[in-house]
Amino acid sequence: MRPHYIPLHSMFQDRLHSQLVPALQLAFKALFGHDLAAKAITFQSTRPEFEGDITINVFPFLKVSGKAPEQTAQAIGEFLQKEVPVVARFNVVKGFLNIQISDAYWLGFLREARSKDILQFPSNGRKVMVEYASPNTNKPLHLGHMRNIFLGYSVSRILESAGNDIVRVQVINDRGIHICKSMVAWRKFGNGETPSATMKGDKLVGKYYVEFDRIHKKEIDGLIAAGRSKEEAEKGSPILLEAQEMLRKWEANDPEVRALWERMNSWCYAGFDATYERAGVHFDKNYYESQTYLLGKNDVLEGLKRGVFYEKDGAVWVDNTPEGLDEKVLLRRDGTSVYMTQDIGTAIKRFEEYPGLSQLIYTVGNEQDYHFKVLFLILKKLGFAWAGELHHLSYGMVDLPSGKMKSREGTVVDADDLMEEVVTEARAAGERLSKLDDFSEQEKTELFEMIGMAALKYYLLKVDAKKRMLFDPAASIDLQGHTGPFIQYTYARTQSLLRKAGIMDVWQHEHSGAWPLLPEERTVLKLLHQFPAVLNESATKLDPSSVANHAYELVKAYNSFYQTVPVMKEEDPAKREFRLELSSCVAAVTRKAMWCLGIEVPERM
RNA sequence: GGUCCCGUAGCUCAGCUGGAUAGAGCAGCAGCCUUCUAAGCUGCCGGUCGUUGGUUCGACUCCAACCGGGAUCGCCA
Repeated sequence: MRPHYIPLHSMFQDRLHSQLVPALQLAFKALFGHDLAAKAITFQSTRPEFEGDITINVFPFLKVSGKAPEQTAQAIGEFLQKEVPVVARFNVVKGFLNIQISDAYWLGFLREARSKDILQFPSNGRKVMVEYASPNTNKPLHLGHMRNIFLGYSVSRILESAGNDIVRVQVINDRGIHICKSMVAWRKFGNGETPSATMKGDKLVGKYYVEFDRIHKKEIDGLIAAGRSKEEAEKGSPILLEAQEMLRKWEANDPEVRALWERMNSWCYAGFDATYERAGVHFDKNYYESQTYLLGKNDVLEGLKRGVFYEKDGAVWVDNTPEGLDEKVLLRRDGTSVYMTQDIGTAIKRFEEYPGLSQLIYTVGNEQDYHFKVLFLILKKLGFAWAGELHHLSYGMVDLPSGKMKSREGTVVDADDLMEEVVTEARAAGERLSKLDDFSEQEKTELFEMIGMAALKYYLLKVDAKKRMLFDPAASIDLQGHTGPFIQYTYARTQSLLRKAGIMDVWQHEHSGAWPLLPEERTVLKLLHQFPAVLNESATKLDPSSVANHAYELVKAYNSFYQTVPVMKEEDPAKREFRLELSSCVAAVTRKAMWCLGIEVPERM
């Protein structure tokens, strides 16, 4: 059961609906002598080809009304028009009652929306931890990490806008055999190489990880050629044995190994920091596996004592077969932990460190769906009240046009290269349009950075997170159509208008109602009106794509308005000011929606 | 084999708790800049919503089976 982040009635859309529901109930009582449950009423947006704002489908009520669809809708429509002030008029098409909401209502809404940030919900008193990165320190970040990071960061901002207090964390897998592999290779073949301007620390460590793999494979081939079985060869390779020996020394706190480990990890962190900075994300706290990998053992033993787990062949197991899952080892026969054990301990530790924590969200790929299902179930079995507030924000893998990304085959897209590429492309496009001749080099650099990153982030966020997606490099640097830069462009347009108009803080002219709202204005107003509900939906579903797609709908509608309706060129000052107010509200909502996606918007472009 | 996810236009994706002739973008075609930023706007072209059944007044949406794609089920991390 996920919480509603704000009371429903404080969202404009629901507030409007709540004016209609009691009236509908009265209508049914008066017209058909029927007590209509509020739940039975659903509203939908009127399709653009018909006149109206809200549509009620009367098909479900035909039994109650005992009349044909048209007559039923007509009767209800007449009742509503007479009884509800915001209902301006209505029309009936087949079984659909299309209701037109009064201009006065929309103008009132705009005025209210202008006076505050309609996408910032009041605090709900909840603290939510979002884990949205979990890199290994033996290789650089790639495209898959980018989806993870942008997704989790966006969700954290969406939740923040929805009134939650957020703790952003990453967990760094800084120990284990994989790091030792890089360390062994560097010690043997590195000749003291250190990070440089042309070789970031994470790239350097990754280079030796690859080098290890190369030697390892060569040794395996050699052993097989010498008559060993494949399995023997894989386990008996000298360089692998060396890495395992290094891991043992690390666990025994060998000073030399620890020093090398510290040194190479610090290179890696410096590299990650640069990547994160360019990506525009930050963390409130880092969890290091080297400090948490022993956690969980005592909790498992405690669970064993209480009969939550059981012992078999000297190992500790949990039986999840009653829940349709499998049995799972939690402590090996030699008493050591498995990954699950650590995760149990780490979750417990986090709730101890943050006593007021309401929810914990793990942003991790869907290949770990099963792992988290088991983890959450175990914590529930251990009796933690917060176990129900754990959430796996699962996302699909990113494929390339050439197929799956495989590090072994060198088909991974490096995160730094990717960001560099989109920014370069943004620059090329910007120079081509040459609208920015008065910009300094510095200003241009900042702008193109903003645009390129918007292209990349929006491309990754507009797709439903849980779905596997295709990364098309050409499409990701596209600046037209359903893209981040298109949204930025529209924002820049609004700013251009508002600059020309000067800052307007007050309505100087009353809207007399003498002129009706234009269809283009209405469309934009309705999309603005829906935004809080969309944000709430995104927050509830932990899904940025709703906000992303709605932002696109909004700016598309605004562009259409902009292209056909004069604003500054409008001679009637009341109309001009109204359209500027509308533009200003579109700008504010667009900026906030993009903020929720971790994307900045420019004043000009 | 068990469990889970996905299958909508040539390509990439939207389609809310079932509701009106299934929507965008890209690609293709045709228009629109002496006037508020053409990174834009307008129109055209393009779909038996994987298949077959079922539930319903009504199914892209719910259920079942099947086909196709993917993930996962270690005393690995």
